[in-house]
Amino acid sequence: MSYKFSESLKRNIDFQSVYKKGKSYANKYLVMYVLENRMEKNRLGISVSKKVGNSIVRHKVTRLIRESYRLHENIFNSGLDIVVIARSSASSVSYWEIESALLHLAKLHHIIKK
RNA sequence: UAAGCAGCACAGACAAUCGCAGCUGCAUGUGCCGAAAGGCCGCAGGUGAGGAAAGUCCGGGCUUCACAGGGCAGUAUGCCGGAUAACGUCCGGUGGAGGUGACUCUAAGACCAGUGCAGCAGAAAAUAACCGCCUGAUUUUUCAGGUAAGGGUGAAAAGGCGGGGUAAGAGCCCACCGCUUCUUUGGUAACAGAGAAGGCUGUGUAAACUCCAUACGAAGCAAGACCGAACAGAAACGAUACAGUUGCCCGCUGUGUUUCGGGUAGGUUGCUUGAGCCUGUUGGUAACGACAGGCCUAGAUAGAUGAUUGUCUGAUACAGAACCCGGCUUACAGUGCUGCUUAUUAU
RNA sequence: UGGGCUAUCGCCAAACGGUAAGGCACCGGACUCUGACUCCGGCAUUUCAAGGUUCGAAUCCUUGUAGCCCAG
Repeated sequence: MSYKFSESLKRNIDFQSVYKKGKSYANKYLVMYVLENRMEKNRLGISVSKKVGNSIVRHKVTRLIRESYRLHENIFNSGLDIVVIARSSASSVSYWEIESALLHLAKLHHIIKK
């Protein structure tokens, strides 16, 4: 998977460093960790636990988060490692709610361009 | 019309916009990244999850390792015949169980090879005598013997029922049924039918050990193959530069260069043309096979199918390929079709 | 993705196919002026679930569910 301006976060070490050093905000459906990575591009990691549901549900949630990030990729600041974790209440939710939750968390982090 | 039985098919469709991953064709800069292997960048077209992709319960392919040959152990299977690459699967049949029926279910070899177990209750759970019945003795409640018809217990009680017989009884004898053995007929066989004989030597349990027959080497694509920074190692080269080994020389060791082979991170491959799918003819009761023609139909690698809008609608379930096939099991909203059974009504 | 293990009371757990031990906790009582200690009594009703074998299953067989571990 590739994005226009971003990459995906792959290695476990990167995830752990974001969890340890980054800041986090949360709302009803999602949790977001953000850490500056001294690169030009953003790196996005999505994590959906087994508690959320079976493989179909987890895959669906992953796609919704990725799609809502992709459609608003240009308004995010660059040079960030972002990890989005889906909570179990996100299992049966439409695209619009995921999108608004993602943008709400981005505002709390102040990582949206003005 | 109602209630059922068996089998098969489908698993939202269409359009527009944005987006993802392979493939094919065209284009292709002495472009970019990298040590190398290799990767990336443009345009167009077409393709892109299931009936269970699931559980991982069986079997096989494929790969690596082991292996002269055989046996033991271990595990699995277990009526008969067939299908198949193979199977614990499937098909056809036999016996048994259930249902009025269509039909469904069935781990269904051997307790006359041996060992074990059968709690409680009961006289007794396999070398049957507690009560009872009968005979004899004793004479007034006991002893000796005969006896499996009756009693109650238990999941299970010593072939069943009727008659004869007897002191009382008993397959002790007889008829019918059951059982065992033999003969014969049909069937490839399991087995079924018929006839004769034996008087019946004896419970259940092998999803208890076991016996018999058959099968099985082990591990798994994170298998394995190739390229290969780092790093441990070996060899060669050295005018001698530096450091160490005793102050110096020789010698030795390390740093150095080259080569070799091993190989981590990483990358490439394995990877999708296959016991493949569709149509027709044909062999077979069927599972399945043969022939002819046509088709190419996902291949990701932190993991591709999504989002929005509109129209239709009853539109909603269970659910996501990860090396590949054949099965089994489990989950599941509904819709349609075919054949059959039973009941009721009408003709 | 592949391989392996476990499940019994609120917790820790035992159990030859024949009544589901025991400890802690909890509840009631005794002792004490009161509490603790101690003593006595009580506490499993679908042994993770569903089928099967058996006269009889926590135990044997099959299928599932949940949890845990190993291989990066």
